[in-house]
Amino acid sequence: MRTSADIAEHAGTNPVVVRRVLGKLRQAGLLTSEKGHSGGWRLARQPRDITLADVYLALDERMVATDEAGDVPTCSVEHALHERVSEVLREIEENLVQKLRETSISEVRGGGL
Amino acid sequence: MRTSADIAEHAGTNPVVVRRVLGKLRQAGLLTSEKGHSGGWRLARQPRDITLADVYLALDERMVATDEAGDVPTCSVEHALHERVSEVLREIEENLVQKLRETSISEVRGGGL
DNA sequence: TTATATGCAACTATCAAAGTTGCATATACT
DNA sequence: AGTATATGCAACTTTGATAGTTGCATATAA
Repeated sequence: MRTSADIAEHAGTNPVVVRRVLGKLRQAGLLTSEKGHSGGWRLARQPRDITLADVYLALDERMVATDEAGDVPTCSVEHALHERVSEVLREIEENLVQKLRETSISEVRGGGL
Repeated sequence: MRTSADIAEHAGTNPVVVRRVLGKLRQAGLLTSEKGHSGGWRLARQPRDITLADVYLALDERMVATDEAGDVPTCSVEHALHERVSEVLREIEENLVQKLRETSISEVRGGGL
């Protein structure tokens, strides 16, 4: 059980920032948190049952640029380009998640758990 | 031959911004520019000989998040995670460029040139 | 010689992400 | 019950990157 303050100090940042990030991981069911005295954060599942893909998707901060749903371009060339690039990026993103799914967070902890 | 002003109007932006972007494409040998009266921009090669990868690499604005060369993390877990993620991202980036290399800008112009 | 174009430097504006502050709420311990 | 300690959350400030702007030097065709 770790507190936001502990984690923040270890990460060299602010407890509130930690809570913002870990809050997303809790929403995704990867962590649980407890309020009050002797409260804090812990894993909701075994480390071997949490993949990097789980974390990546939970954070909802894409590492592959994606077309935020905006206005459809009037220029036909721009439109065609956008279609082509979007398709490629979708494939790339899917490929990334697949690769991340191959590693669990236990494999990242050096120990070999 | 198109001027920065023409292109900017078509793109709904500013001539200077256009020159900044097209300047990178010229450095990469994709475009040429001419100063003075009746000057402007034109392709340096045939459209079929310029791929989306050429443009992507020339712009030097990665669509796959990359680790900007910063400080090596002291935390061993963070270090291991970083190594793993960086490796995956390198693969993804390479994969993206390969895919972009399959399409020339002539294929994006609808006409079928 | 003039009109028109790029090249470039310096400045401002805009926006998202990070960080901060303050306080409500929940909970263990005494 | 009361206190210390934790998360939850909203509102605000700071920071940094990108876009946009302005001004001017330079080059060139007419």
